[in-house]
Amino acid sequence: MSKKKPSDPKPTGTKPEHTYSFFENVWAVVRLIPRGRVTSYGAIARYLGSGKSARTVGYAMNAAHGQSPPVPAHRVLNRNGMLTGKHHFPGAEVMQYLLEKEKIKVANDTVVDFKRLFWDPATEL
DNA sequence: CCGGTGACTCTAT
DNA sequence: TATAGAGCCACCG
Repeated sequence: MSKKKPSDPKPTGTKPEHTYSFFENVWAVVRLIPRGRVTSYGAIARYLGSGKSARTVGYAMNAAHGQSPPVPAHRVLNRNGMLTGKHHFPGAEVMQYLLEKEKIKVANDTVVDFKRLFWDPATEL
């Protein structure tokens, strides 16, 4: 009783929740990617406000493994639509397999009609 | 606090 | 058109 209420809507910033990091933000956007669509690291980085932090987005994908809900990292490609991160999957063929399951055609480790399937968060959202 | 790293992107030669 | 180098941001030890 003497202490503050359990509600305490204003902890005066003494206990900042670092749970929401740049990574969490990236994962959230990737999970918003509709099935059968793809996007690029730069597009996500740009949507988050840092158009030049594309590398950090890829780094976040590296930590996306085992996250819950799962992050469809196979829908994130580089600017060329190439499966640059396929080597980081449990199997180099897994990424392409997942994309084909979404009706996405892949040739030479590159998504066909990438521009057409491109999903830009800054435009769609 | 400082340095290294990385699933990127752009520009120059 | 292809290859090489630099920039840039965020996380980790």
